[in-house]
Amino acid sequence: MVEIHTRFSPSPTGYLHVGGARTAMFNWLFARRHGGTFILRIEDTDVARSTEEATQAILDGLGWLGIDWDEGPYFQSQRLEIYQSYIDRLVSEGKAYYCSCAPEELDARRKAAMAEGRKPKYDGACRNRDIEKGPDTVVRFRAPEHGTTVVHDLVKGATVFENAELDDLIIQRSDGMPTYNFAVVIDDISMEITHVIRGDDHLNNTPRQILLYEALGCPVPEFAHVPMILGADRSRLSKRHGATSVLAYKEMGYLPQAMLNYLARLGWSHGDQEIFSREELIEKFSLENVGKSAGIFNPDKLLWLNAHYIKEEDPNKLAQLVLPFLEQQGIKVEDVSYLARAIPTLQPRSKTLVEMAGGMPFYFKDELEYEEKAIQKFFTPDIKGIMQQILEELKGLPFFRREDMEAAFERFCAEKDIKFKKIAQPLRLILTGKTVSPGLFELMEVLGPERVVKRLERGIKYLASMA
RNA sequence: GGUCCCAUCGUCUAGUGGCCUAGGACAUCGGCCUCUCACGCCGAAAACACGGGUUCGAGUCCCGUUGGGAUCACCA
Repeated sequence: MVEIHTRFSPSPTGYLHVGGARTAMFNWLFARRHGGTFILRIEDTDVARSTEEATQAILDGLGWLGIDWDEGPYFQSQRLEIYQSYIDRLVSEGKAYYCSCAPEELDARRKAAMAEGRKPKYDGACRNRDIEKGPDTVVRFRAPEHGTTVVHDLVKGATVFENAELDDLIIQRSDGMPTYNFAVVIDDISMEITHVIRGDDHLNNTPRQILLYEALGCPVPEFAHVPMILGADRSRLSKRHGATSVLAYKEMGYLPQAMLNYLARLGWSHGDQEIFSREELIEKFSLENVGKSAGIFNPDKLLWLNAHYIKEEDPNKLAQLVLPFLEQQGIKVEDVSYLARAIPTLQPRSKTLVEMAGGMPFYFKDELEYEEKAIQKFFTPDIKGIMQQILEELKGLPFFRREDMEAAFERFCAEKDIKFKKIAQPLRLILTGKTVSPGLFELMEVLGPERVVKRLERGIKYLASMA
């Protein structure tokens, strides 16, 4: 049995977007699932648009998602001799020919054809002119004019194309660079790709590529065209639909597991299961369960998954991940283990790392500024006395465990005949400066007696100044 | 416009001719829990695009219509 080879072949003209990430992931999962080889290949034959920054951005994006490759990255720009040898072979065998039609002229003919409602395909002007190679000539593939080409697709089934619909595509530009359709085929042949998994926007290219395989006498790989990802308005996903760069989600505080899980479930399913670990994905992924129709990118569901994975993640790992976000707020953490102890109090209430970091400042600042509106609402005249008593109560506690405090407060409230509800918000304001926070007992446990006492004393002083 | 693909709740989907009174999840709405905000739990509303066939029986098969998408480059 032949070992499975898949590949992800982005063109380095921009960042890694979610659609690309998903096709990369499908290829990766399929290879991992079957113990095959996953290859990364950079399609940079479009010299004008390809950049090194984009290449790096794509590598970074894959790295963040944890999609690793076994071979590459290969660069098409470094494989020019290979393409050239195949082109020479095709030309010498009469299966390709030089063409000297001017681009502007072709463009004009194409537009005219479109305007008249005819097929805008190459008219074969240079097909039999036996033109010699020149400075402005391109190489065209001599495609069959009759018959049909069938694409057997693992997700779409069989699709029949009339060869008459296809035209003689350019396989080498006048500057010597191969074109996409040709370079892909040559690379997939030489890298022994067995399964081509890509977006279904390539389905129409496939018959041309199959013709090339046949002309070269090479076996045709399996194809799997996965549906595209659309925006909320059903048009192709783009910036105006929100963030589309995978790394933008990293910056917004998303976890890679969430992105991976979300992207996998968009267009693929395994019964009713929604949550998949990386290992489960590898174990359960199959092309048969990839759907046929396009899917709409749903940020809400991604956010929900992110919240889920934040709840699940190990606090120590989250501490490391949240560090840069805290720094963005000007908070420098000296004691990471203290941070790690604070993390669990925010886990169930944070959908992103950004949100988590946003709920943490009070853990690191003693000089808190109380919310203006809350002062008026909760710092009522009777509060000062109560807070003084609470301070004494807390000072008397041998341990600062949440259960002890909870018990102490229960006793205290019963003795003084006051509802805990009445003192919760003022106390929260004194300890966190805000009206929204993790539970008081868990938060005090993390803060520890020293900070709590200090803040209470400061709060009482503030209350005294109000009178 | 030609060609190609697609079509189950708002969204992602389960469903492979009888298990469908169409299931799950996100979002929405209501309730419970509660020291705030969340989490969690319970519940509600919400779909087989339409029209013809085939069949004892169709969300499931076929055809058409409609709608959406892709593609027609010396881009990939």
